Amino acid sequence: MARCVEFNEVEKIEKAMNVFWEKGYNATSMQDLVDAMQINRSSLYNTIGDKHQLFMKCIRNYFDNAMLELKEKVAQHESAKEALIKLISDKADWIVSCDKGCLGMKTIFEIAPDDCEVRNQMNKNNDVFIDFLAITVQKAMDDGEMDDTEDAALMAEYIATSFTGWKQSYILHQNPIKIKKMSEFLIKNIFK
Amino acid sequence: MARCVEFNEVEKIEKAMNVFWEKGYNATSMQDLVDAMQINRSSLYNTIGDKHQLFMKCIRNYFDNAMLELKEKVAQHESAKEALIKLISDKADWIVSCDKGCLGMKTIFEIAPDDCEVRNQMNKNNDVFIDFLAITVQKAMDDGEMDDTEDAALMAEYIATSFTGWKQSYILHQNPIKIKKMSEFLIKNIFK
DNA sequence: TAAATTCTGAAACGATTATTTCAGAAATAA
DNA sequence: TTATTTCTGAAATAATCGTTTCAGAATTTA
Repeated sequence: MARCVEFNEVEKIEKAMNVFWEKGYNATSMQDLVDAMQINRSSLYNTIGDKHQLFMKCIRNYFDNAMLELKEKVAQHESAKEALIKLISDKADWIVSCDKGCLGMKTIFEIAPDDCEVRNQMNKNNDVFIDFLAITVQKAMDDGEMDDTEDAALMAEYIATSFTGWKQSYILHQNPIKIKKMSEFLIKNIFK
Repeated sequence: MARCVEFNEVEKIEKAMNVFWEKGYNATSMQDLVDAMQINRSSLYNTIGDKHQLFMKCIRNYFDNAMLELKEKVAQHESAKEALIKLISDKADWIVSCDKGCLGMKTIFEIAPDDCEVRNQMNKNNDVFIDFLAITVQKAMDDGEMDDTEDAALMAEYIATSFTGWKQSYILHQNPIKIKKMSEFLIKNIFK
């Protein structure tokens, strides 16, 4: 009897995500979002919710995509060590490839400290990422490709936090060589 | 003939800084600032300027204080290696000691990517910090306390970027032990 | 075709934004 | 005291904020 939803929600979420990505949560207005999503303001509120709910969907979608890509990448390598090296150097390339910040990092520093819901979501995302990384690190240790005196979870955390530092450096200096060198230094340190 | 300025500007800047520190630039309103600074709105605009100018003064003041403290700390150590170790472990303690974010990091991720003036200022601050760190690292190398096959400037950058990663981890997990362990891992890596 | 439901666009909402204005109180120096 | 200048508080400004409302067009199933 009734008319049904015309737009693809995921598609719209992705457009919104790009706006948040560029401007950050607070600097993004509903007008910006309506314009970018090419969706009716009423439809937005009716089907997705308010600004905060939309943002939550965006960071979930952002992470899910990143995680999917990551798992594919690691699966392509027989050796866990090689997978880690590929993963790290790809991250270094990714950091210098886009001039906007990183939605995840931006969110952690701008929103997470004061927004419990966002913090919890980012926390969950981060745990999934770290756990996956730790499993790969553990595999490298088990296969004798890596020094196993160190805790795998700590190593994973160490790798993940490095990425954030690199992004900070790149935002300020926009020097790709620096990022490359730091990634090489990390790899060197990890594999002793 | 004329009446003179009654308030201490530095004092007021520091109060404003604390508000930006807690809420970030975009989430802070002029009303918040006027309330916290206990200053007249007109006086604020007449003597300091608009929100952006006030913010610039805040991040300059923030960095100047941090740098002063840092130099004092390093000066207290005969050995450059010991100074570095003290510096790194103090930073780890500092990160877990306050629940608000870090004004510097927050600014880099939230504002710097889209605000040229802020980015330049943060860039300058960062260079001063890294240069000072690099000098200390070089001293440790010259004194044979440290492996000198690595570039001192790169090492300095590597140390500085680590701090940001730790803060990210602490915002999410609020786990002091993790930060302690990562700082110990960094120290271990740096001094081979 | 007719009834049912949803989408759409625009307008309206009240609250808040950063900034400016201005009359008068306060303090200074002659 | 008086003239001069600045500080102060409150009000006004115009723009924008996130959100809601609503009449009507569009689409669907019966």
